[in-house]
Amino acid sequence: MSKFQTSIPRGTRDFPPEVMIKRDYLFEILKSVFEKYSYLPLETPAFEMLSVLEGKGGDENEKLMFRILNSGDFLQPLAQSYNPENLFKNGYTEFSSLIAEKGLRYDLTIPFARFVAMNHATLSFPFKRYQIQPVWRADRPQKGRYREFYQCDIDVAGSKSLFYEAEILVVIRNVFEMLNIKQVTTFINHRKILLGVTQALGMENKFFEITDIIDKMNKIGMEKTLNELSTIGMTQENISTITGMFSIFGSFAEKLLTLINLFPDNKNISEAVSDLNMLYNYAKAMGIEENEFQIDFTLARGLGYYTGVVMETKIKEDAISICGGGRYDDLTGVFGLTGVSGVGISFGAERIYDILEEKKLFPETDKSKVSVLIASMDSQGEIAGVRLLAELRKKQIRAVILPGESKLKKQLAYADKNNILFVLILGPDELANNSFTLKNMTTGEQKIVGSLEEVYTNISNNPDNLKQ
RNA sequence: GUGAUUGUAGCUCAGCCGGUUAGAGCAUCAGAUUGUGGAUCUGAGGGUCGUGGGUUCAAAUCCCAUCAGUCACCCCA
Repeated sequence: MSKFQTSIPRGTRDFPPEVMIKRDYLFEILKSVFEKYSYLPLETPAFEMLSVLEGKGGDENEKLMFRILNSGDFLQPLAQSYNPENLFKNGYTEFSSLIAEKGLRYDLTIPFARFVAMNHATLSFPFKRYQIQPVWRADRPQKGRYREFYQCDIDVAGSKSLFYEAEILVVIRNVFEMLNIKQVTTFINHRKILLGVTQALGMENKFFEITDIIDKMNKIGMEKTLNELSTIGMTQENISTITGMFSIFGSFAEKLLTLINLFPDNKNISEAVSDLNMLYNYAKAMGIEENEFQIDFTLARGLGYYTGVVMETKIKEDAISICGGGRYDDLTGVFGLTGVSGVGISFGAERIYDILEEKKLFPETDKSKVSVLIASMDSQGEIAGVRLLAELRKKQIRAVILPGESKLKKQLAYADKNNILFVLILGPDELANNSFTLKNMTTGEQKIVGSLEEVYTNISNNPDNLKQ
């Protein structure tokens, strides 16, 4: 074997056939559920103008963005209008804006917002779409995280109704039911609760810092959280108020009641509580059970644009987040279209895939996708085999042949390695007798059959072969 | 962006107190078996030890640099 050098960029993956079959299974379920709830398919370009992508997700995201170098001689115009000494003076971000005007998308929400803003005149609202496409982030990959990965988003644009938050809970339930993933819970909070609390404590100016810290609460624990709060200057009194808030237990309604008693005069908190009550009523009306969702006052979710309900779905036993989303009141505002409220959620396909793998929840059938290999031993048999191949394919049976191969051993080994269920042998004896030898590769049994009809019946009746 | 760790055959790794010709398992190919896969046995091919430099009589082994992978942090799906 000669030496060759190949590699793929860090954080990217090939998806070989056996993996693609499983990924397709997952994506098909997501699509079918999304469509059941009347979300419409949408795809947008892999790359967008930097003017669309920049300034939307905060500095963090921009650092993680892959930029696309302008085509052609991008240096020529620079040389004409810039003094070389000034070119690099203001750092790489300014320089890169001179040589790149496109970038790969790093999420699906911003392209969606752009699409809505661009087409608002022709869309009818509320507009519900789903989108399953890869996104790219230039950060350092680690376990379960990649630089190219798929996002599966559903969003509703143009309605403020909490009905859609509740409907999203139904979609989540339905998806995980179909995937046989049990014990999922969706944690719910409202950004206005966090905002109201910081207001009530007189620390509104530190809203983002505070939400950041309490968002990590489940990860780093109560003690460290309180520590961090005091390091940003929160008084002991305020900290104990926060502690009190985190210690609220009980049902959905009880938690809200306790909260409103703690902060009776805050407008944001009363709005949030009213929203959450509305969500609760819609959810119950749609048949969502009490154990499928619960309030978590520590849930913040990092993204800057959330303004209302935020949610995150986890599996109870491993506390890994598998879905996350929320409402953004002014999704399209940055594109000049104000007053369009959006709510959406993203399914973490890569993580869900890992869970299905861990829990062995992928269906066993349909591994190979090929039902029959036609084996021959000479050119006469090969031609007869090719004719047979065409017949089988007409009957929707997945069949293959190894042209130019006369060794039966090799043909059987190929069928074995590729999980092909049957081998149909067409040797000189069979040709002479006008028959076929049909070998079942799973059991090893083989029998001589006289007609194509019989072959067809045998293959169709195999329980492993139900899926075509 | 920060920190840790690892680079030896297609894959997983051993060898690393410097010392002949760098090993194993799996995989591949051939044969045992010229009409029968998985199992077994026999044999074969496959390496500038990530790259560059340094120390030394001598480097896969020690030192430095560099590149790449992995993991964790930040952030996030």
